[in-house]
Amino acid sequence: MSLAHVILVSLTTCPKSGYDLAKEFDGSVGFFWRATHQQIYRELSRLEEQNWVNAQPIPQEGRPDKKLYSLTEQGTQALQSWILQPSELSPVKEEILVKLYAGFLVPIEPLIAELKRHHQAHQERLLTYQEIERQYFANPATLSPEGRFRYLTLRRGLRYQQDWVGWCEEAIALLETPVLTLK
Amino acid sequence: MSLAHVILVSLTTCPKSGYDLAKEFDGSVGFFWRATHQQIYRELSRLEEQNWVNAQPIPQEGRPDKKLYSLTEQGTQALQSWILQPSELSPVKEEILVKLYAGFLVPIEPLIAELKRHHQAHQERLLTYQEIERQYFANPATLSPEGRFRYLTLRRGLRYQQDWVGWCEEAIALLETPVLTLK
DNA sequence: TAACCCATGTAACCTGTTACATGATTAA
DNA sequence: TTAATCATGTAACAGGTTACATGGGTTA
Repeated sequence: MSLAHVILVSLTTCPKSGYDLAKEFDGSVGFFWRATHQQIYRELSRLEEQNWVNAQPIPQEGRPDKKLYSLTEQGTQALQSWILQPSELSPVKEEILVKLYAGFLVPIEPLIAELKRHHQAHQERLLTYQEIERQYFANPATLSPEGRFRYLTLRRGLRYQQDWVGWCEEAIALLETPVLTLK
Repeated sequence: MSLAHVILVSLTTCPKSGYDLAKEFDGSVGFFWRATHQQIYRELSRLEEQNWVNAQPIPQEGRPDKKLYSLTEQGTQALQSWILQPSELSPVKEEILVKLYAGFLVPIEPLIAELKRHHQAHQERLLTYQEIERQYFANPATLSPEGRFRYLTLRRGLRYQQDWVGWCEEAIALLETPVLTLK
């Protein structure tokens, strides 16, 4: 039942169409949740039935009409009470760790290459986040309430990528160390 | 299609029943993948049809017969070729971050309390992992090939929990700092 | 005597993924 | 003229969750 809430959260900033929401899931909100446009449209219909959002149709020429969704009073209340409920720790699902767990079944070189690829990918994301931090959050002490919360989530992303980079380096170093052979 | 592979990975150590596998998903393998017993039984039937595993029935008294599943030759090969394929970075799905992103909508005290709860939960997991490290991986330089790969995944878990603990502290400190009010 | 462990499963439902479908506008 | 952007959707399927069902053995 959570995608619904992520959509509500995204609509707290301003009214958005399904298309706009889908783009958000590739960017900012995309750091902590993923969804395809099909999921979003399906969920928006349900949210509208429930009266948590309402749609304002915007006629357009040469393209399908746009529907701008906004939070209703009910939707805002539902969102607030959801935020106040305790959250479980998120389950980890890491394909690359599953593979490494049984890594002894295959040659080691492609595994090291894969770790290097991940190292680079995480480093790139880290740079993106650092850029955002530099641009918008240079002085954390002076942030607005909204800004502070955004900053917290950015900090989580930053640390997460940094930590992966560090682990990749550790892992590559370990796998490149020759195994001790007993005489 | 990944739960299937996680099961195969878990079966590389020794033959297991569905029940055994379900328990593993609460422990070691559970760090990087989650599954309920229903998912596991469903998946095992499919894997048996595909001939990636085979079941040896073990008659028991006073309880249902146990089926011990082992990897077939085909299953092992399928597993090896899967391990060698590149993996995507795992999508992040963090309910608590979604909530914090819209945290300005609710009073701040319960949010800080929730962060403290998470801080403690992550610290507990960290302790568990550190205990395992101390017991089984005291000397990483002398590990067997299998051991090295296990150690890598443990290190990932360790760092992950450590990093969450650090972020929780950072987040609590930031939220406990009063917001600057302009005169 | 209540709760938990062992051991398996069915059924219904919800969530997420992939493919297909339409069609004008704009930039390379 | 090809691809990308804007803008919405349907349909089928795969994966994950929750509830229900059985039933003996063991520990508190």
